[in-house]
Amino acid sequence: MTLPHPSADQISLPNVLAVLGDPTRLAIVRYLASKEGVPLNCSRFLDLCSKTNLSYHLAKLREAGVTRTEAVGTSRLITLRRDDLDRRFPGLLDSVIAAAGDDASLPAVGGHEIEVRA
Amino acid sequence: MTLPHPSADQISLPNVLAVLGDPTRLAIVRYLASKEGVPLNCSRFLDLCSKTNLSYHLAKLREAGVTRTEAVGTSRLITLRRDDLDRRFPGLLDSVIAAAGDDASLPAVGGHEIEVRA
DNA sequence: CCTTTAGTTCAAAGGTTATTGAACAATTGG
DNA sequence: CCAATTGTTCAATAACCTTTGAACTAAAGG
Repeated sequence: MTLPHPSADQISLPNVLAVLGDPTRLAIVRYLASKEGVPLNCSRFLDLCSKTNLSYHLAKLREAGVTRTEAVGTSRLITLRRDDLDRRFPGLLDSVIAAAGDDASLPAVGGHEIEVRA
Repeated sequence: MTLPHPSADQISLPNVLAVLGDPTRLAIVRYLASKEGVPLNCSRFLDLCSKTNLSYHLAKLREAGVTRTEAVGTSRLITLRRDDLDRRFPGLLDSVIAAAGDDASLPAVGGHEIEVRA
């Protein structure tokens, strides 16, 4: 049940850029980077778009080699493929994430954190 | 007769990434970077596609704020907007150009250099 | 003035991408 | 087993992108 991922050397630069050139996907990547190391499941991104559409965008990110998706039970854990991207395109991910960091025009992934009641 | 260019702060990250996510345009940018400082006219890129199509791609690059186009006589001089891009998205252009540097899958801008006959 | 050169604009065609709702599959918990 | 949860697939639609040829503009040179 492992989903298809490109190998590191199959990752194409124009493809990665094109995939990141969508506000919804860029917001996903920015959020993944902000929680780096922590695998997140899809539902974390449901503020961005419908479930169906999210499935589509996450597939694009996975097929481009930007993210890794692991099926665990009924949910999928999404992680950034930082190692592969850094090896392949040194500095690219960091500069994209830094540039996206202060971009108010990007949609925000809402706070699903456990709220601490005052 | 000055063509419309976005101001530096109008340059949008998703837009820049999307525009660079096309092999033809990435090849143009890579070539511009390899000749940095030297303004090139459109005809330099005619190996990549038809004249009409080139006009379209160069307009996309200009409208996204990636290049600057200056009309001089009957020709247009194209330059990379490195200062603006570096200010806006530090490191991005460099990492894209470096990554594109060794990408054999990108179309190449042919040698229009003055051939030295043996 | 006429022609060449350099590049644009236009309309049309064809392709790809994004988004949607309805239906589906798979795992988990009662 | 039944229901809920999580996410996918499908078909449809609308929007956008790329590419084309034909017609055009504008400057420069003879």
